[in-house]
Amino acid sequence: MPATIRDVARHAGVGVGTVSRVLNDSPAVSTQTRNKVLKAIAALDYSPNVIARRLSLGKTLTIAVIAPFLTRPSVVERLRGVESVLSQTEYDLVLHNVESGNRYEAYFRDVPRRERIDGLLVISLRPPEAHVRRLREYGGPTILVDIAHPDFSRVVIDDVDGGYKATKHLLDLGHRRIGFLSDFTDSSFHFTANRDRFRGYEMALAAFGIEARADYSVHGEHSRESAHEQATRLLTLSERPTAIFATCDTLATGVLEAAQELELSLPEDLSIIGYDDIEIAEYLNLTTVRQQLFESGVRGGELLLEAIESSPDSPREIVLPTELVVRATTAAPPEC
Amino acid sequence: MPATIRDVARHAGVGVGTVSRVLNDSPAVSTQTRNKVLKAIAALDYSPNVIARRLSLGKTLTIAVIAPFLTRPSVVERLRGVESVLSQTEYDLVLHNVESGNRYEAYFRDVPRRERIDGLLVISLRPPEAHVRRLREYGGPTILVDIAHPDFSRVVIDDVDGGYKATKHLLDLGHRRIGFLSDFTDSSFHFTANRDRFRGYEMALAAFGIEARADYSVHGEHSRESAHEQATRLLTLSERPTAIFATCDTLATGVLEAAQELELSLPEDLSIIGYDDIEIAEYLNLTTVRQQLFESGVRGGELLLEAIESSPDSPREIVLPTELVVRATTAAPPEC
DNA sequence: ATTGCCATTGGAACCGGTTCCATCTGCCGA
DNA sequence: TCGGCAGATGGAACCGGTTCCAATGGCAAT
Repeated sequence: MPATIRDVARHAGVGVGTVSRVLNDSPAVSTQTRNKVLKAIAALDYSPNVIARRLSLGKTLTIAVIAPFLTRPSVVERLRGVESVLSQTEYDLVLHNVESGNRYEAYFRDVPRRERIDGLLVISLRPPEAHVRRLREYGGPTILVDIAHPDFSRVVIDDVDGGYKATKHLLDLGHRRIGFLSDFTDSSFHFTANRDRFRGYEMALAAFGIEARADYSVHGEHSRESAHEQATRLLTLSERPTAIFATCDTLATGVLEAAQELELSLPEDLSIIGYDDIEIAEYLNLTTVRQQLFESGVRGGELLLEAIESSPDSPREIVLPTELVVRATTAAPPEC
Repeated sequence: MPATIRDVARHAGVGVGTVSRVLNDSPAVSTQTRNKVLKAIAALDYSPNVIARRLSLGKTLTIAVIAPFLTRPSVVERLRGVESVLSQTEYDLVLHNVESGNRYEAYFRDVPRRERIDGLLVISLRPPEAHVRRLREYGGPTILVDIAHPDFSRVVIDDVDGGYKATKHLLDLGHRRIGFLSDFTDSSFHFTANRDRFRGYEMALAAFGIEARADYSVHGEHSRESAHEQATRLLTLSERPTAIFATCDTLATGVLEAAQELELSLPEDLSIIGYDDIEIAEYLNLTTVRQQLFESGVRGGELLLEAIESSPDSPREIVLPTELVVRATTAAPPEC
């Protein structure tokens, strides 16, 4: 059995209060006594029981992260950012991975409880409206990363601008028929990013006096295979787009595949632009819109720690910019 | 303030012991009393304080996962497997991401303590010998995934066989000059996988009466860029290899890049085989050795739960097989 | 009617910390 | 010489569960 604080107290010939004071760096301990206690701690290989400490403090020293789809590199990058902040603190990071709709509901119902966690950080998932009240009232802060909601502090990416930049880049190159390919804009997980990117796409087109064509906007599941299919649909239209904006790099790989299958050469016959700038994008020489994935996690973690210290009265919003990264998959459209 | 068990007891007009028995499905409660208690629980929106429960039970209901480099898709896949098992239990999964040498030591020193966790699962990291004793004696089980150590239960991949299969495949195609490219075989993180794969490589060569050439075996950091460099070194040798076995798919992408740069066409001029079969491999049409990444995490999680229930006297070992996946980057060597 | 047993229940003690209050000591100033 | 105060210390009470023991009531057997 591990030693307890009372064992240490007995061994050092002092009271438990004194040991606790030494452990918590209270100044009200004489150097002599402190040394005695430290010696006893070393002799017994004592380390405090965090569970007891938490109960006594009335804090769980635990924060939960709800993240969807660890299969997505972008989510993992954000998670790394969060972890890097929390690992420097006393807080434990408990991970909840959401890959199905029922777990999604269940987590938002069961996780936010004062008795369980001191704070909650949600990555890329919109909280179900039915549980918003609980999230606001459970007693700890809720921070969103890569999702906007007026009730919560959040780190968001300026996806409208990102979509705008991507589309503007293509327009500037001379493209006028630009396809938009995303995964479901309104699945049960309520991603908002795609909708925003689409708005940026529309705005850029509008700035060039072009109306978005319904048949140029397609979406399917979040997978290369699905993107491959959807891109094939776009590229076999009688008047096919000369460029395709895919709302993430993974989808863009599906577009690349489809183009290859149709024997279109890049970037002469077709321009492709992705989104995220995940690691593979550089390898593929994919033009893309970079967003600060790791950084978004870091900022989210920081927001959360601040909010735990001093619950702010109104939600804060941090907006991270995007950056166009031009590589080899975009160029002027073919003559025709 | 959340309701406590005493609030519930008072509200229901029973004793705290009875409420506790209802919460824990003890049969020794009359239906009538049980209903009264359940009604009170609902009325007060009560949920038990897990921290208090843990202190009282003397269990932390927490398991720690130490994982290196969440940047690596293979590690994330294993982690997903672990999470999928633990999410169905009462245990919290606390994640520790190791990306630098000093955190590596620190985690193995500080995390395994009975007061903190009920069990520990380590992914792809060899425990430092200095801390093996602590890991064995801290009071909970330690399970390794993708790392072998005689003192601990583990889920390992048959990497010798994997390396053998990869090399044999190339030999069967007619290759005789086969390069071996890996990341550091003995960094401070002590990965063992690469060493095993190299042994498989040597064995396959030996079976064909070929000795491994020192100048055909290169290694650098775990990155595409580094692999690119190393592969360039191999491919500019006066007698260059006709095939390269890279010990993971990420490294293989670097080899692909180098080949492209040197204007070697695949698979005519050069064959390339990777390892892991991460998602990108399929897209790149990369021949590779598939290992059961997600499954290794699942089995590791299961081993851990079993070991917590009934500490087995001797370590168990689960060996997962690999599978050769032939795609488009391997073929017979050029005539010369 | 009495005894004994079982099912059910109440509640004290305990888990291992933190914190607050009471106590003690020593020193200073009056 | 004595009061008073500050600094140091001991230890009880508390956090919110679980568990065990004692108590109660009902019913069957004698």
